[in-house]
Amino acid sequence: MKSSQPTMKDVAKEAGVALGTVSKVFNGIAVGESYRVKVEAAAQKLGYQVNQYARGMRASKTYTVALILPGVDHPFFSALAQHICSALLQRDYRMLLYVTASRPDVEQQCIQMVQQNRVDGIIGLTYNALEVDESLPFVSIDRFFSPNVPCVTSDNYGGGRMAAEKLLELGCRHPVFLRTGSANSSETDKRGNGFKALCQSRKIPFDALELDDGQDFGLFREFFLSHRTHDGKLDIDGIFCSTDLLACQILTLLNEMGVRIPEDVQVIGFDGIRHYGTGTPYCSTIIQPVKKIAQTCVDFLLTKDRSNIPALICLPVTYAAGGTTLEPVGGD
Amino acid sequence: MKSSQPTMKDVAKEAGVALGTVSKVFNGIAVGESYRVKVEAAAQKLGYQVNQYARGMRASKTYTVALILPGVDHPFFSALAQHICSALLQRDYRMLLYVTASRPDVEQQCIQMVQQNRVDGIIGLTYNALEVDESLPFVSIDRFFSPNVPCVTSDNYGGGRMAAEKLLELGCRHPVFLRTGSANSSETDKRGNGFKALCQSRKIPFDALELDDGQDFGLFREFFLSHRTHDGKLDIDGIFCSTDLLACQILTLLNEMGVRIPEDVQVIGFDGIRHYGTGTPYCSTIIQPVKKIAQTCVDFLLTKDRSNIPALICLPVTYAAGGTTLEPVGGD
DNA sequence: TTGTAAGCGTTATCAC
DNA sequence: GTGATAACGCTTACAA
Repeated sequence: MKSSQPTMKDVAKEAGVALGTVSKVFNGIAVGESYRVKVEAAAQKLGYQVNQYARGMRASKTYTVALILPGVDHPFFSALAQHICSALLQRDYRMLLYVTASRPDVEQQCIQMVQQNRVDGIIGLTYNALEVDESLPFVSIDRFFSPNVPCVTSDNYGGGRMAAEKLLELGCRHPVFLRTGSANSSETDKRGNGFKALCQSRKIPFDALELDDGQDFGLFREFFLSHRTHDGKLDIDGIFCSTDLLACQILTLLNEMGVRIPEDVQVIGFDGIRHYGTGTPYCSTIIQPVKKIAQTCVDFLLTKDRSNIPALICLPVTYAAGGTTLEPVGGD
Repeated sequence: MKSSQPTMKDVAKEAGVALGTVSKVFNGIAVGESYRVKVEAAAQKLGYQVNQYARGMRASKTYTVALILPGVDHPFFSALAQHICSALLQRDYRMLLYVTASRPDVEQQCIQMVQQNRVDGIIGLTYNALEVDESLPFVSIDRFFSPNVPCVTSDNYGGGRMAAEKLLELGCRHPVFLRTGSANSSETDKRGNGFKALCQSRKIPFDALELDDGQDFGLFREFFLSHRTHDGKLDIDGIFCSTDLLACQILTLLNEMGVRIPEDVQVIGFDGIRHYGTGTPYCSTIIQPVKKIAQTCVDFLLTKDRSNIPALICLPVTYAAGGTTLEPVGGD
């Protein structure tokens, strides 16, 4: 009359063997052939399933990893979540997902819940500093915490350089860098650094307007207005945006202002996200290797030997035309 | 020299009280004030965190819910995941996310993992029948399994009617229903039913082309070609697509064919997804109440009294113009 | 009220 | 190779 799920004890009784034997069978430890068969038959018959909680408690290994993300509605984040989940499932790990809406209090609540659940590790993309037990394997995305915490990110600096180089190559003489985002510094800030560095090395003067999330988006409009020349055109001809999303908003803005893209101004974003459905790129962009990032996070997190993991892993990015630069789409 | 996290035993020793007392404090069971203070101080000092696994094993309550989705890259799914996650977090539940890519084998693997983890319940949107322990609370999205499993979905039938009504109201005389999707039947099939029912009740002849996922998308093109009249125009003037995504693809197709939207043909989709970033709708559409769906799933799943939960819950949908019908966008 | 002790389902250590 | 038995960290009767 047991209403709940069968346990190893039940299996042992059914098979007529000792409890320990059943455990061994399920852990792949050598056991007499005849016993193994009996145990497996009994387990099959009872529909037995290992209880991961009990196992985890004993072995302090839970085969569960926590993924902490600001949200899952951004195409980049959702791709990340999906790939990480698949990579984990392949290795027989489960994934606890926490969405934080970038709120520090929620982020901290998540960390607490994670610790209560004794996960085997955490993969986190958070905008705020986290207080996490040093003993818990932790891999950070896009944000460097400390040398003990490997940070997986794209080659943001290289991507920034690439964008600048591309704009110059396509004839831009007055490039501009635009950004919005968290005020907290992260690896993604290097996108602008790379862009500026290349411009400087080529002795090309550039402009930049870098906003934080709280600031008025209208400042971008003002920026453009202040760059209007007497003939109504803009004196800038190339824009690198820190994200595709920003590029998208800037494109809308320029459109309203009657600026032609890409004839008057060429725009390059960063991320490589695409419209769901049509698969159309949002803009010409530097593509992040999302799947590779996901795979790398999982690999590092589950590596046995955590002694010689690099502190920062920058994965290579690629450029793809997306209609907002003077070149055929998909070209290059 | 304990390297791992502190346990209740440690807290008890530190506070100089019995183990049971510590447990009571953390479970909100009445305990002498002086004891409570001592325990809390000790816990604070040691940085103690309840071990949910141990607790779950004993109480067979894990405060964890599994969400099984085909993927998280579709805007509707990701919104669902996000809202469900938030709703659960608010109630102090964690969420295990499984993505199945709609593959029956992965779906079954997930179910197995879920059972091993003794979750408190499952919310699932799956295309294939699942063998899940009847004793485990289960809420299905968009797919009816059995009267014991509540199914949460939109008012698909009503939405279909609404779409038809709208097209007719906007002057369409030759409406068409188009669908693609899983061959397995689900609640979403009622979208077409509602559409057809309304057309019939109004005595308006309609056409329909209903494909399954495996089938050649080119059939849609052929369908349109066969509906060309001698003057090169189409003899259909209104299309209801089973999803926004399909609508999006159909729009691309019609565009290639030189058909003007919405002048020649008006199109209505179903879902209410929007381009990330601009927030632009994909098309005129029937909007699903995603957040409400998420909340409802969580509510039903965590309801104590599971005896009188309805077997099918259809949440109300709304219509919104999105540029592919003859009316101002955002209007009605 | 507080402390004690028996379990929850596993795994791991031993004698056999 | 097999089978008792003691943990793992916690909850919960029950005894003090």
